[in-house]
Amino acid sequence: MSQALLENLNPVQIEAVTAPAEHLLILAGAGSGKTRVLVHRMAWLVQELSIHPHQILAVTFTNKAAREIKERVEHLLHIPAEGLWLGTFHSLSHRLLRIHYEAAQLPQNFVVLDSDDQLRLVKRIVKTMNLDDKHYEPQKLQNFINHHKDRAERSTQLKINERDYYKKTFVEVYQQYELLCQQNGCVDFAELLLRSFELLRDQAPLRLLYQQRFQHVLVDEFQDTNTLQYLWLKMLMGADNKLMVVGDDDQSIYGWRGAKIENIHKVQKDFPGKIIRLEQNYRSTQNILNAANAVIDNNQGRLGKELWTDGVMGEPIYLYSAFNELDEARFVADRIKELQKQHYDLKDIAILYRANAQSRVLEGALLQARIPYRVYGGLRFFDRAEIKNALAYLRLSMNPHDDVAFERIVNFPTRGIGERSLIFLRENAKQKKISLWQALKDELQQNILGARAANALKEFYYLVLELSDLVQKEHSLVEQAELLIKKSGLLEHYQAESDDINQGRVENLEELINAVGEFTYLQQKEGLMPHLNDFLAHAALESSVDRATDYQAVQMMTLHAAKGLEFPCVFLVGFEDELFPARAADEDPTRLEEERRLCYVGMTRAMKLLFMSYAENRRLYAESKPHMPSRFLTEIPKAILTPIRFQKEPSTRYAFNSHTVTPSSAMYQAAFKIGQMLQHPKFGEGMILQQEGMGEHARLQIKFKDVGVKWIMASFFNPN
DNA sequence: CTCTACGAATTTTTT
DNA sequence: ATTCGTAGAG
Repeated sequence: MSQALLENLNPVQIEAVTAPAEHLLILAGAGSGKTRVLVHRMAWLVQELSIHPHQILAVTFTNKAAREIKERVEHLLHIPAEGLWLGTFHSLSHRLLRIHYEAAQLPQNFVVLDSDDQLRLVKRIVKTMNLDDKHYEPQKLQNFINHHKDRAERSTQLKINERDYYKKTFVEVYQQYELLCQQNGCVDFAELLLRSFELLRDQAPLRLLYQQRFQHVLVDEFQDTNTLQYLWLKMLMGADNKLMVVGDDDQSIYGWRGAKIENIHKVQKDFPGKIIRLEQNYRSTQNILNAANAVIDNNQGRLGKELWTDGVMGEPIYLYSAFNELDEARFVADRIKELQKQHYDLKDIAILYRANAQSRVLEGALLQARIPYRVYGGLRFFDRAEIKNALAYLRLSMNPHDDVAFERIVNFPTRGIGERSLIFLRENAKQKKISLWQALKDELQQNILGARAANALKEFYYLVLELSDLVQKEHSLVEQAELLIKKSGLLEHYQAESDDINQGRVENLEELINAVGEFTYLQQKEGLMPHLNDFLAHAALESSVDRATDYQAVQMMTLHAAKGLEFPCVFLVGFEDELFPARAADEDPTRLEEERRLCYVGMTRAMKLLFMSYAENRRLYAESKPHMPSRFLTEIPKAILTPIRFQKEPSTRYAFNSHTVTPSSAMYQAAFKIGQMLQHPKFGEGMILQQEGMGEHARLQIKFKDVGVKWIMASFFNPN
C-alpha cells in the first residue's frame, strides 16, 4: 500500500515524505519535485500516520496551485479528500471569517474588496478629507495601508510624530479607511488575513479549537510569505502541531509585495526540526542548470543549494544579439518555425519577458509568421470594467450599504446624478457616520434636495430597492444574476453603442452569467447551496479563469507568471540593462538580487532548449534608444553560451493572407484549428488564436488583420 | 451634468 | 503608443 506512495521518488524525497511527525523545512530547488513531495507527504500523513484529512491544513499562494495539489492528493488516495482545508492564505482566511463573522465583528454579508475597489475607496477618502491628491497620491496611500496591514499594524498602533505632518496625514487616511471599511462591511485582501489573525489571537477558545484540529500545517512557496502570513501561521501552531514548509530562497521574487525571505530563517528558530534539501533537478539539462547556478551564485546570503542532474549536458544556451526589438521578435518567430519543423509542439514553447509591454512586438512577429500564441496575464476577466460594474450591482442588491459598490454605479449608466449631489451625499454620510445609502434615504425623506437631483436620486433609490427585492425572492443564482444584470440597465447601455468594443462588453456580461452557472454547478457538486455572496467572494478571490492549456499555441507570459511552470523550450527576451534588470533596481542591491532571482527562475523553466536575446536598440514607449546587454548575460560562463547569427533569407515576408480557409462544415467541433485563417463578413480576415467551450457555446478567439482580437461564437461560422 | 480634448505617466501583481 | 484622469466647453 505504502509502496505506491513512494514510487518514483528519490531517497531524499522519500526521507521528506516519510519523516515522522515533526517540523520539516524543505529547501527545494527549481524542478526538484517540490509539489510532488508536498502532495505525497499529505497522502502519507493520511494513509500511514492515520491522520484524518480534516486534521490537515495546507496553504498555497494561488488557487491554481491549490487545485493542483488537491487533485493530486485525491488521485494518490483514490478518494476525495473530504474535510481537508486546502487553499490560499486568503481563501482560508475568508473561510474562517465566514464561519466566525460575529466573533470577527463583521456583518454576515461582508464583501471582499479587490485592489481596484480599495484604490477607489482611498481616492474617495482623499477627496472627502480635502487633501491634494498630488501630495497625497492615492496609490501611495493604498501601498501605505497594505504595507502596514501586511505587518499586522493597525492605524491605532502606529506612532504619530506630531511634527511630521505628512506622515500623520497618511495615518489619518488609514484610520478613516479602516472606519469606512468597518461601516460598509468591506474587507480587503490584507484585511482577510489580518482579521482572521486577530480573531485567533484574541479568542483563545477558537484558537485552541483550530490548533487541536489542524495537527499538521503545510505551506507551499514559503519564501513568498510576508510578515502577517507568518504570524497567521504561528497562531495556528500550538505545542503539538507540526509544521512543514516548502520553499526556495532563490525563487523569492515577490519582495516588492512584502514577501520576507527571512521567514525561512525565522521558521528554523521558531519551529526547529529537520531540514531537507532537494537538490536533484529533474527538469533541465546540465548546461541550463550550470548557467542558472552561475547566475544565482552572484547573490549574497543564500541558504546554499546547488542544483544538479544526472541527465544529459544537452545543447548549449543560445544567445541572439538583435538590432532592435523587431529583429528580436523576428528571430523568435523564425526559430519557432524551425522548432515546429523539428516536431516540437507549440505548447511546449514559451516566450518569457520582464514586462507585459514587451508582448506586443512579439505578438506581431508571431502573427506574421502565422504561429498561434496565447498571452497569459493582462486584464483578468473579473477585473474588466463592465464585469466590475455588474458585480457592483450584485453587491448593492445584497448590501446597499456597500459604499464602494454604491460609488461605482450610482451614476452608471448615467442617470443624472452628478458630482454635486454626490459631494452632498458624502458629506452627509461622513458627518452622521452612515453609509451613502442611508444618507440617500435620509435626504429623500427630509426632502431637502432640488427637484432635479431628487428625481435622479429617487430613480436610483427605487432601482436598488427593486434589485434587493429580487434577491430576496426564490430564484436560482443564475436567474438572480441574469435579472440583476438586465434590470441594472447595463446591457441596454452597452447595446446602445453598437461598436465592437461595446459588443464585446455585452458578450462579457453574458459570459458572467455563464460563470455564475458554472460556479453554481461546481458548488452543487460539492453538495453546497451557493449564495450570491459566495459568488461575489469567488469573483474577488479567484480572478483567474483557468483555461485549458492543451491548445497548440506558444505560451507567452512575464517571468513572474512563469514561476512554477516548465517548458521544453524557453525564449528569454529583452536582456538589456534598464529593462532587465529593471532600471529601478539599478541602485538598490536588494532589488538587483531579486531581479537576478527572477532571471534564475526564468532560466530554470527550460527543460531542453534555452534561447536568450537582447536588442541593441529598443523602442520603449515613444523613442528608440540604444541599450547595453544585461549584466546577467555576462554572469553566464562563456563556454555554455553560444552566440548565434541569424541567417535570414532575402525576402521571407510571411504573407498574412495566404491560405485563407472558410470552414462550412457542420461538425464545427473539429472544423477549427488554432492558427487557421478565416473570413468574417464584418471584421474581414483573421487567424484563430484559441478555442473555448463546446457545442453551441464554443467560441473562437480570432486576431483580425484590421480590428484586432475578438471572441466570436463558433456557430457564427456555421450557418445551420 | 456630460462629453470631448488635451496632457501626464508608464515593472513585476499569485490574492 | 496608449491609457487614464482632469479641465473646460456645451
